[in-house]
Amino acid sequence: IQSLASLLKSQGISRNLSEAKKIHARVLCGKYCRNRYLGNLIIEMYGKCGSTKDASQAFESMHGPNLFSWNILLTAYAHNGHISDANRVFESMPVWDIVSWTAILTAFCQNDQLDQAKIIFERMPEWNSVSWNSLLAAYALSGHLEESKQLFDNMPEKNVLSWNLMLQANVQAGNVEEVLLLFHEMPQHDIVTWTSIVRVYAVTGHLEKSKQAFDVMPERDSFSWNMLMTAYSQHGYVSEAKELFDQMPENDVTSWNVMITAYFQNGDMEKAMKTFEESPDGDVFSWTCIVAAHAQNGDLETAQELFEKMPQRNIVSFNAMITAYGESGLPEKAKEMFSRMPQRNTVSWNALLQAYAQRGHLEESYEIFTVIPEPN
RNA sequence: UUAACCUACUGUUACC
Repeated sequence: IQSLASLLKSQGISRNLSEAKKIHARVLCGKYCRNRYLGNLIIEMYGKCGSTKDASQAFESMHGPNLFSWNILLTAYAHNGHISDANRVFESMPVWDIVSWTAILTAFCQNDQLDQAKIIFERMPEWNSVSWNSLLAAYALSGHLEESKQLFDNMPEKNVLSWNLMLQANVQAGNVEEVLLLFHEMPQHDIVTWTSIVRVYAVTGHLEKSKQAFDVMPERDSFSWNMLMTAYSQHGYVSEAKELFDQMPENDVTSWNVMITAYFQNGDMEKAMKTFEESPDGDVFSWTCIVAAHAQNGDLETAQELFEKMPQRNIVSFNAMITAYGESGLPEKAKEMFSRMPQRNTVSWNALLQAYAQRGHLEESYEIFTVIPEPN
């Protein structure tokens, strides 16, 4: 049973739906097909693979779901952006614990529904550090620095995550001094703290200090290595980035994507493509990167071809194509792509608007502008 | 084995 469990967990991490279904079938054939623990892991696995449909089917077919099952289903919807389904699950579940409350709170927070989030927060019967951090994250990661500070100062319990969130808010604002002040003030540092330091120096152009922070941090993981690689790449030091890539103990999919992006952004399409083809498991980032790369080089046909071949697409991949059509003066094509999208965000709307505006289609542009749900 | 395992919060890459 433990081996099945770890199989289900690892499948959730690698997010491959067809493999996930095979493992599910294997569990169904065995004697543990009615085991609730495994049943819960199956729901979770599907959620992590991006299939809320399979997650909810697994939930429906399980015998006697427990509170874990409900919470996992709720989280599966929330993590895939299906906020109203998540809310429906929340409202229909028999009992709530602090995890359920925090999960729905986080769902609203991460979908920029701060008003709803606040209502939930006030309705909650109890709070712990996770719920406080969840609300803090909503402010800290969306550029609401002042509100973050106020919340942070009034939080009854803070842990290293809370401090890291405040760091992150200031990293995003580019406040190096404030980041360093917080760094010295906080009671503990962890690997996330240190990676934020590497980042804040990188984004403010202090590459040397970024490297120094990387060198003195007590431990490094793939996030920190990838961060430093990105820092070098974004300052034009591609070969240094490649050295780090070769030097790091393990290349994950992000490391590969950083290198693909590094080559492309520094004008070496050939190496970008070669790296893409060599990478063991490309994901939606890798694909979108090379689609965008071809599009930005004016090779729309290849971009289109690759786009249709993508194993999975998301909003960003569609946005890249819309932008490409717009820049090539093909607003009709942009519109066609736009209408194919299952979901859209403000970037999608702006890209469509741009496509028409650039060609001087004043009326269409205006029409689009007036129907953008959340213009910026 | 009135035990254990599964669920909620922070850092890296693609479109703008």
